[in-house]
Amino acid sequence: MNIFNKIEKELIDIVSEKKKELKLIQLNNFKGITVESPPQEFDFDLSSNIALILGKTNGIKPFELASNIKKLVILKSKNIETIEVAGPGFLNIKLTSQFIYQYILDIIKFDKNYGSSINDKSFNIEFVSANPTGPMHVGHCRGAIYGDVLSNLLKFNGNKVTKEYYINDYGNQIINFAKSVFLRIREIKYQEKFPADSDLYPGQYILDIAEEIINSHPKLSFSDFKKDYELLAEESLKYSMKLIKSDLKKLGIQHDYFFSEKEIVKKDLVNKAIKILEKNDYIKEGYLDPPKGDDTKNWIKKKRLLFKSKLFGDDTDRALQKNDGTWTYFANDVAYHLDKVSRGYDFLINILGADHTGYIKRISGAVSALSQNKIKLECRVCQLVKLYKKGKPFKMSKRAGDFISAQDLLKEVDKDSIRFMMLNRSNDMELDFDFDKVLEKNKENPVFYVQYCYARINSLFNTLKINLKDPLIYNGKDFNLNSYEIRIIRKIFNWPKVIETASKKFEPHRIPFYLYDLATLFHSYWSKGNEDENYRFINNGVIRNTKTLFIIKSLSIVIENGMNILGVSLPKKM
RNA sequence: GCGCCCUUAGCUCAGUUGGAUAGAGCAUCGGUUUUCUAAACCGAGGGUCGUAGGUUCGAAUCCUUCAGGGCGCGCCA
Repeated sequence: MNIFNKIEKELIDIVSEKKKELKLIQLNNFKGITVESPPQEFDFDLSSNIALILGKTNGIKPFELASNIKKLVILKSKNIETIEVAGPGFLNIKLTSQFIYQYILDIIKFDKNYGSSINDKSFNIEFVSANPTGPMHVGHCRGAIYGDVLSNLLKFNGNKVTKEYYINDYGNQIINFAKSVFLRIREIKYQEKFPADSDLYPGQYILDIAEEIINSHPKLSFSDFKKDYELLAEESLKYSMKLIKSDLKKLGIQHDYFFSEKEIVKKDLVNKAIKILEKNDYIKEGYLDPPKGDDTKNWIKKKRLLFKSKLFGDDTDRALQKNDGTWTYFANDVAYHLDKVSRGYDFLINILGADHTGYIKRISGAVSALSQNKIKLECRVCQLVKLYKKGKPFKMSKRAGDFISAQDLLKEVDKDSIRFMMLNRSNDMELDFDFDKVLEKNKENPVFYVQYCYARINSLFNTLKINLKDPLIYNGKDFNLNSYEIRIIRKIFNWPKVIETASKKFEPHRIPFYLYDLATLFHSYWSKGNEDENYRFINNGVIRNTKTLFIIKSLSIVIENGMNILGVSLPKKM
C-alpha cells in the first residue's frame, strides 16, 4: 500500500521492457532510483529521478532520456494521467482520478493497517531501567515515551516487540539506599540527625518509605543496620518499584518483562557469559590505568579480568572484576545481555539517557562478541529535557531533592500532552519542555491542534448524521478533486513512507510532525468555506460532494493510526 | 586532553537513506466571523544551512579542517 513503490515498480518495468528502444545498456539494477513527492509548487502527485540516474550511467542526456521515457509511460500506464519533464530531467507525474479513487477505497478498506508494511522481525527494546532507588524523573519520562512509541511503531509495522526493564537492584547503590531509609527511620524514631553525605539519598520519598516500614514493623527497634539490612533493602526496593511502575502506568506505559540484576548474581550467570567470551578470545587478564582526575584514593593496581572492548572502538578495555574479585556492574550487564541474545530476538535495542553515551561501545561490543557478530545491539540516546515554566527555567523539586520527578510533571500536565510533546523533537536534540505552553488550547500547542482537527471531523459527520465508521456509498464517477483535496490526498500518500522511515531509523518524532502538517491542511480546507461557499462541506444539511467525505474519512484514518502509535487519545468533542 | 551528540530565519525546530527556488510554528506587520466550532484561516517581510576546503550533473545532507554549545570519560551503578 505504498504508492511510491507501486509507481516506481511500474516505471522500472516499462523501462526494462523498452531497454533497447531507450538505448540503455547499463541498468545497474536500478540502484538509486526513487519516486517521491515533488515540492508543492510543482503541483504534481509524484516525481522520479529515474532519467537522471540512468542517463548518467548510460551517457545519455537526462532530459532527452526523460522525454523518451515519458512517451512510453504515457502510452503504457493505465494509472498515470500526465507526465512533465522538469528541471534537469525529473519526471513529474499526475495520476488518473480513477487510480486515486481506488487508492482511497483501499485506505478505507485497510483502515487500522493503512501505512503498515509486512514485517515479521522480533525486537527486544530495553528502556527506562531507572535505578530503583527513587521515583522517576523527567529525563526518564522522555526515554520511557520514546521506547514505548518506538515499540508501538515497530509493532504497527508487523514486528514482534518485547518491552523490557532491567532493574539494577544490586550493588552499592542499594546498600546506600537501604542505609538512607535506615537513617530516616532513626531520625523519626530517635530524633537522630540525618547526615549530609553525598552517597545517601535525601529525598522526601525516603521519609515515606521509612514511615511505612516503621508502621509495618512496629516491634523492630532498628538498632543494627547490618541485622536489618535484608528487610530494609527488600521493602525499600519494593516501594520504589511500585512508585516507578505507577508513574509508568500514568504515562500509559507497560513493560512486558522486568529482569532483575539480583537474579543474575544469584544464578551466577556471569560465569556462563565469561566462558563464551574467553572461548572466543575477548577476555584477558591485565591492569588498567588509574582513573583520571584526583579521585584515586580507592584505586589499587591489581591484575583482573578485562573485556577487550578496544576491539570494538572503545577507549580502553573494561574491567569485569572489582578489587575484591566480585563482578562489576558491567560484568552483570554482559550476563544479562547474554540472556537477551539467547532468547533469539532478531534485534536488540537499548534506550539510554545522555549520561550513558560512554557505555555504548562496551555493551554493544559485548553483544557482538557474545553472539559471534550475529546480533547487533542498537543503542539510542535521548538528550536532556530542560524544563520551563512561563518561559523561565524550572529546576528544583521539593519531593525528590535535586530533580523534578515524573510525579511533579504528571500533577500539572496530562499524559497525552506529555507524550506528544516529548516526541515532538528528534531524540538526539535537547528538548525544552514548558509546563504552561503544553496546556494552552491553541495552535501553539501541537497536541491540541491535531486533536482539534479530529474533533472537527467528528463534528462534521455528526452534523451529517453519519457514523464515521459506517461505509460510504458512492459510485466513484467524476472523482475530480479540488486543490485542497489534492493537497490532502498527496499528504496521505506519504503516510506509509513516514512510517517506513521512522521505523527504519528509529525516529518516531517524524509522526507528530507529519500529523501536524496533515492537520494544517484540514484546518485550511475547513476555513476556506468561510470565504467561499463553494468550498463548504455541507449544503442544506447534506454533503455537497460525497467524494469529499472519502478524502476526510481517509484523513481521519491516518490521524487515528498516527495517534494510536503515539499513544495519545483523540477526543470526539472538545 | 579524548569520545559521542548538536550548530538551519530574531526565537524554538523539521528537512523524505545526495535532488528542483531550503520549510513549519512563535514573534513582527496586515487581513478574514450574520457559517459545517474564529480553540481556526489567509497574506507579507525575514536565510552566506557555524567556518574553510573536498567528493559530483547536483551537498543543509557524504569526507576532512577549525570554531562554539551539550553529555560522558571509575574497580559507582
